Amino acid sequence: MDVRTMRADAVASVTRILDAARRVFQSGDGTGTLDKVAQEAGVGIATLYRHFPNRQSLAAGVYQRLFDQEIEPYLLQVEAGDGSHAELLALAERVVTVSRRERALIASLGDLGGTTAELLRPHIAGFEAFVARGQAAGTLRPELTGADVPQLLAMLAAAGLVLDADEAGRRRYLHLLLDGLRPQLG
Amino acid sequence: MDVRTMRADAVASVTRILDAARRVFQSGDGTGTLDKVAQEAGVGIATLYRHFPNRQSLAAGVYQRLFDQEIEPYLLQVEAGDGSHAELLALAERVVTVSRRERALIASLGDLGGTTAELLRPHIAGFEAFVARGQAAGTLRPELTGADVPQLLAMLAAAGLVLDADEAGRRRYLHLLLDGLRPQLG
DNA sequence: TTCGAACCGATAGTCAACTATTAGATCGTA
DNA sequence: TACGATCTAATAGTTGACTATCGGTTCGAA
Repeated sequence: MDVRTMRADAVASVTRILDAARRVFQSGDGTGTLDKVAQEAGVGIATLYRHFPNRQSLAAGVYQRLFDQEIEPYLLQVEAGDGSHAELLALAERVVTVSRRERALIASLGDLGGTTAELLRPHIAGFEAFVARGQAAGTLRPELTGADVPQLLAMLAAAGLVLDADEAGRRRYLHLLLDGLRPQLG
Repeated sequence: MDVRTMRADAVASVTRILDAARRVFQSGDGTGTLDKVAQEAGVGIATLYRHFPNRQSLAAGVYQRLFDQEIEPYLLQVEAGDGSHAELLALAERVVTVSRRERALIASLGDLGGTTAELLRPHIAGFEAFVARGQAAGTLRPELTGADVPQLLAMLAAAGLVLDADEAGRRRYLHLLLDGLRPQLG
């Protein structure tokens, strides 16, 4: 799925399919059919399957777009930040909020954690620097590494999905768990 | 599905179905068919659907049995414990370990978090007492409640599934996150 | 021991995911 | 602009989850 090596009409098909999939997957309980996606995209069903071999990969395509639009900006902010605990917490809250909002889509995703971790992986270098700054300032545990951040965020995204608590309750659990990343003072 | 009000032959059917389902779901990648389950159970496919209206509810039945066998004993130990942080950690590790081992089964479960929380709910009273003891001893945060424990365990079960880390790595993340439940000393 | 309710297997059918094929349209390079 | 590679729609078929029905069997209470 490398856009640069694809023919222009194929790229257009993929775009229309992703747009339609987003609409279909998000509406209702996430059980929209792929036939409907193809129909709404104005594309044959075979074309859909050519670009996305199964339902999961299509959902992953939609999720990635969403991620780029809604998480990436926060990510850059964190990478440029000073390593404060609050910055990490804000990013985690964002990830959990988006995951929850997109539950219907995620139901078709299969592996939320793996997909999320995959999307975060390119930012490990940035996390590395972030964590180093936080440790220098004494706001993050010394044994934390940059590679831990994608893992922890993926875990929190998965964990956030199971909560039936409201916004405040979710925030509370997030605080409780992420407090463990602070240095132990005792 | 109340065993006490069911006819003896129906109970026997359910038992054989659950046994077969455990075998079929656990083997391979969790894509075993319900036809195969019925066949291995020596039961008609209609009988299977009569007792378990869909794949998820069958998986939930298997999961509950597993839970009763492998988690419940740890649970009783915690409820009788003195509220130490280590006891809670041991229970969490157990939950994560079992969840991971049963990944193939859980793939058919649909809602791991909800199901887990549901199974833990009857123990809230015990957790309540446990947490109170821990708080009196100064090993658990004062704002923690008994109702938090099932939620946190369900979150950790979901979170544990996304990790590609080994046993030691998983243990490490669990420690990091659960340290947040200790009182803040600073 | 009887008899109705509960349970059973078999079967036929629907629906959606997914596979495979093919003839024709379109892109982009030479 | 010509032409081959890429992309396309249409279509037919397979598989498995799930529903509905029905005549026959078995349980267990009276």
